[in-house]
Amino acid sequence: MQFSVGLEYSLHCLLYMVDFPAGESIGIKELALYQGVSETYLSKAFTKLRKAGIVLSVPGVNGGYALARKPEDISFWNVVEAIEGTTPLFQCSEIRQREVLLDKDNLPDTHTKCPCLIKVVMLEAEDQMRQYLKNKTLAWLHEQVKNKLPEEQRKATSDWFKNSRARK
Amino acid sequence: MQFSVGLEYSLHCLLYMVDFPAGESIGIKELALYQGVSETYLSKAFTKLRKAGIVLSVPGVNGGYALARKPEDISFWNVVEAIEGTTPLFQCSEIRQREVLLDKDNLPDTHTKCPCLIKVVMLEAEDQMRQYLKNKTLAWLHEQVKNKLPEEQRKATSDWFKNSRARK
DNA sequence: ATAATTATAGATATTATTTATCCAGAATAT
DNA sequence: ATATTCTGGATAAATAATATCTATAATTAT
Repeated sequence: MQFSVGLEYSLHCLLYMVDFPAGESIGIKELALYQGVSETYLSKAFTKLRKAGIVLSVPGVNGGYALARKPEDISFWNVVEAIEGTTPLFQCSEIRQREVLLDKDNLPDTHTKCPCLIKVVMLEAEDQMRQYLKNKTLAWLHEQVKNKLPEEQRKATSDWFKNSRARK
Repeated sequence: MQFSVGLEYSLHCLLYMVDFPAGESIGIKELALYQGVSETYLSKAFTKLRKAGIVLSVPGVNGGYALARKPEDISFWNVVEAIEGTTPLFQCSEIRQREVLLDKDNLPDTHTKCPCLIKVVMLEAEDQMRQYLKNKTLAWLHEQVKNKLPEEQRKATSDWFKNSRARK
């Protein structure tokens, strides 16, 4: 049980995109090439990001994607939810309702109206993770990286993407 | 991306087992039958629980499983870890090391010695969930359920398991 | 207008994982 | 001895994740 690699791809892409000049878009081809990942698979992830309102898309020649919101308004959780979906990690198939002693046509209120406590605990646990991820924004991440990564490296990356259009 | 149903099965089984008389064991067959789940699949989960030291097994006729520790000393996290394993939910394949600009034979320290910050955030988020689950014990769950479930229902369940051996 | 580029959507393929079953072996109570 | 129960391995089926391909629509550049 793991998050998809599409999530890892997405988070890295979005981080690069913070540095792009406003109003410009970058193509999936460039993002995939730069990171050495599958272009078509990455494009599926970006379709999800667009549907979640995290990026916007520009079709046509020199089109691509750009952040749809300010990095301050994009949280890790936004991305996780966009890529992984909204169904809880814990799958509750309500097996308690299958208990052999129960009259399946007339289940007791405890088994229908009251939530399964095991499920409640698991969902609350997930909520701890969710809250943490909601508090970490793309802007925050960008700031952290800026402090760690040498200026020259960041410039090289920025330039590579800037020139990617010219190279074609 | 979801936890396995084996986790749901396991948690419910362990909760039933709190009520079993000390020194007695219960068979997989009974646990599976009572809940209407796959017996062979459940047995695989219990092998994991045993290897994690959560239950102990008694082979042979009238053998089965019993809690290996006090319910106070069995946390939700113990069970999650036993069933799902210890690898983090977030898969970090270090795609940053594939960046096209990098000399793959001579990666910069930032990309090898420093942890990927995206990974750090995701692991810390998981840790929030982990801490919460470590604080919820089987004993606590049992107490909660005791307050919600009518005494008669709990007795019926307890009796069913008690008589399961006699029924054979 | 035409051609080239790029996102979009759907279909498909491949691989990995999850869920489930089956069987042979070892241990144990009766 | 025999029946029962866990153990481990092999296997099968179903589902999900990863990846590719194709056709289409939108847009820019020529």
